[in-house]
Amino acid sequence: MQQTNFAAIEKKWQGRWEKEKTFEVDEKSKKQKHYILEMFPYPSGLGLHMGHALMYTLGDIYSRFKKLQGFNVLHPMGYDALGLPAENAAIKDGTLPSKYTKKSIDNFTKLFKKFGISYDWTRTLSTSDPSYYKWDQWIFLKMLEKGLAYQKESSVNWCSKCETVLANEQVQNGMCWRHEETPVQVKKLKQWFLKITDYADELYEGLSDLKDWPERTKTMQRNWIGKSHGTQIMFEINKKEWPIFTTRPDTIFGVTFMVVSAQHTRLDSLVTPEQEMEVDKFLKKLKSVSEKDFGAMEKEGVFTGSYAINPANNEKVPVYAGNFVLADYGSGMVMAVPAHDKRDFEFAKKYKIKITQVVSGDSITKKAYVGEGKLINSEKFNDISNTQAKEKITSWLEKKKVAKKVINFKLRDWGISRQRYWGTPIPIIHCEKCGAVPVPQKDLPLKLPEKVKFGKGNPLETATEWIKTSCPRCKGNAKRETDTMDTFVNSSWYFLRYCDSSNDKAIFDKKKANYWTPVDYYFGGSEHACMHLIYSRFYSKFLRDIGLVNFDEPFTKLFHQGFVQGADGNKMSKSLGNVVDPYEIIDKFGVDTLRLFLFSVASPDKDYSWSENGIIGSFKFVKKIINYYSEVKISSSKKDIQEKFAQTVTLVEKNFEKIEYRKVTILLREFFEQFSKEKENSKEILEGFLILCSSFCPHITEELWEKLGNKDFISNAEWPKGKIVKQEISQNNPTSKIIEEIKSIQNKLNSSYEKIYVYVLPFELSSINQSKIKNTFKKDVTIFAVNDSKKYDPKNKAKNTRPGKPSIYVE
RNA sequence: GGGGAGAUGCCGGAGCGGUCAAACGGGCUGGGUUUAGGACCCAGUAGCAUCUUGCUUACGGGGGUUCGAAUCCUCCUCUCCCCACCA
Repeated sequence: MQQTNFAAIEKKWQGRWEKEKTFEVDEKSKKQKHYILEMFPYPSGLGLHMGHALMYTLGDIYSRFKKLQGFNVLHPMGYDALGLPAENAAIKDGTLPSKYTKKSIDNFTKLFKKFGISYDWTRTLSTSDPSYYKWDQWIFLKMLEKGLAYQKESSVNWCSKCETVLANEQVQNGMCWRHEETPVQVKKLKQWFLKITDYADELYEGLSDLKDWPERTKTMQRNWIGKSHGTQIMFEINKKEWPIFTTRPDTIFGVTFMVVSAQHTRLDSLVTPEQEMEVDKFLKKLKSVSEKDFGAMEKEGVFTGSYAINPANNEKVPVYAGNFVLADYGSGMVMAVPAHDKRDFEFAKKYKIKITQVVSGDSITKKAYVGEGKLINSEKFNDISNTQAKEKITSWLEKKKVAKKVINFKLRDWGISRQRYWGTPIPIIHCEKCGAVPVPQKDLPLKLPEKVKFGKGNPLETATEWIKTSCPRCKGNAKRETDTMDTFVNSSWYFLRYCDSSNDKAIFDKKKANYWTPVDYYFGGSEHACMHLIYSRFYSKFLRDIGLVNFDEPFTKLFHQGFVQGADGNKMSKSLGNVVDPYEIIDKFGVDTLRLFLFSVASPDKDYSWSENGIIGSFKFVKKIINYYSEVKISSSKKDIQEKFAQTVTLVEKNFEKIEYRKVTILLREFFEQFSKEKENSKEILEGFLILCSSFCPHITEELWEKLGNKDFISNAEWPKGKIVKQEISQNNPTSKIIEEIKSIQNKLNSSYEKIYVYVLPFELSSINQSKIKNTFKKDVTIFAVNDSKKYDPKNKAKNTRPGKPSIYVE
């Protein structure tokens, strides 16, 4: 047994793959295409952790498997390089975002190469590259053209000291991250939005076609888009009509107040002079718009002084401004029915507002009753079930022309404006005369200026020369838009750019994109379930509508990997000191062992804790394989090994397909246990086993493959043939099984008996030869199906019955 | 506040109606082997028993469906994750 130099083997094969362009692909292949993608990383300077290692190996294993199966596999990688951390680094220690980003990207590339990930590096891209974000701008202009990009006022978190908009993560306990004593304020700015809501229904309905997406992800998206059928009811306030959306028109007679969002643009028009002070005081109290805090906040409000008239009974109810009503959902005002809504109930209790029960059911003295029931206190609708009442009251109000049925979505338009530097500049010029004018396409990319100052405000505001420009329409004085785009814009279509990443004439070649897309298997974290994965779907649909792509859904299959936690079960973090550095592990055990171990512990969609002991187990297995291959004699394999191999191949294939890598490792171990007991084996078996292992352990399998005398790479090998797994049905005669059982009981029994009762499963009953049993024992034999309610079974023996294993009672 | 996932033996975790005292690792115990490296091999690892297939107790807790539940339903308790200016 000799020491294996893993590092040398890894370097050798990584070099050869690169030299021979093993993983570079094009559209000319005769093989069937397969597009495998892992969500590209944000290259953060914090470096790489086991989570990255897990995620990218996850895709790589599948990708290598597909290649072995004979597909033309596209497996690219790039960097989602624009974003806040690079800018924070600039603010904190003066590093230029571009420099920071480049360094981080180099770090990541190093890791990917170290791991032997099979990327086609010729297609790599970085979103911070103007040749990439040029096309972000191009798409933006297309959306503008189609009326899908527009400006409106919207609230942001604002720190008066930084004079900057704050991200949610920069708000800490309502204070600025850099100025602990400065409370975050709410500020309104004119910002750019993309009209994702135009696609709300298609995004919602399309989910049911995504058969190979995790159910939970689809559920989350459905809840996010939040399609709900309801009724819009007109309430009159100060002689003006206010439409109110509700899913509970049946409770209209229980409305005792209204709540308008504190952020509502028309709030001012509701506040009476007497209440002005109170309302102002309240608004000042609402510090942050961060929705994280939004939910945690206690329900609070203030009376505006106005009253609304309930169209159902003409009752006057007070209008409050509240912090728990969303300005953008529905009409920004809700009708409150405290008897039957939890939030309304809390609010009514707090401000001592009347509570009227209109659906009979539990008492409402302590909490709201949200269940079903018959209507009460509802005039002519009394005694109707509330579900029926929804319809009836709606049509009654419709006739009175004060209501209509509507479909409402929770999804809001996508605010893409960021008052930051390290993002894609929005290609707009603000002209004093012409307003917001798009930058002409020929002027793209609109590059980020380099002469900026970081620290206070939006750095782009300090690029005075860059800002100053002339209007493309009237040539008059104009200023550039200084907002940049949300980085989710960049990641919404990057998978298309990989198909033709160096194209400088077009966003991509349509033919190439149509060949590779849609992505067949997409790997990434579940935290993206409701953002990136919805935005990408939206972008795809838009690009389809302008004739660039020919699919409806960008990702056919989707897989979410779990988290790798520290050995203590907590998230790996520096402060907890439980971080495991991939490089250290590789130095100790080699990449292949790590790759194997990452999928030996748990199913990859689950979180699991790192364990040093565990990796030793994988290391042992790798070493066993190497040792066995150095000793085995090549001749022929026994028949049972050949059979087991065929079976293993089939099962491995099946489990790879389901990303059940853990089961694959079990199958590989089991098969290895069996065939490595032999001193000699056939070349076919020896090579075949290596192929099965090569997705996990590409380097050492290449090495052993070469030692077996192969000239080409194992990476280019052909997947071995499997056989249909024999169904091992234990159909060995139930009658003789019963006889056997009775005999064994006879042996143990001292006393004599006259009657034999046999209990079998219902479906087995017909296949039992009762007379044969009778003849064998010359006793009275009765056979019952286990579910026979009239069976004689004083000792309750029937409960032990199993398939192929009857239970017996004698007396 | 809303949404999602989960709870299995000493540990990590499979299992998703019968073949389950429960795969596969790790740990531990006993034996062998080697004594040169975190080495290797075999057996055992809920309790009891007449220790080749027997009984009892077991898959967070309670209740239910079923001939039969770790697996299905329901309630409870606890844990983790996500929420649109972090990507």
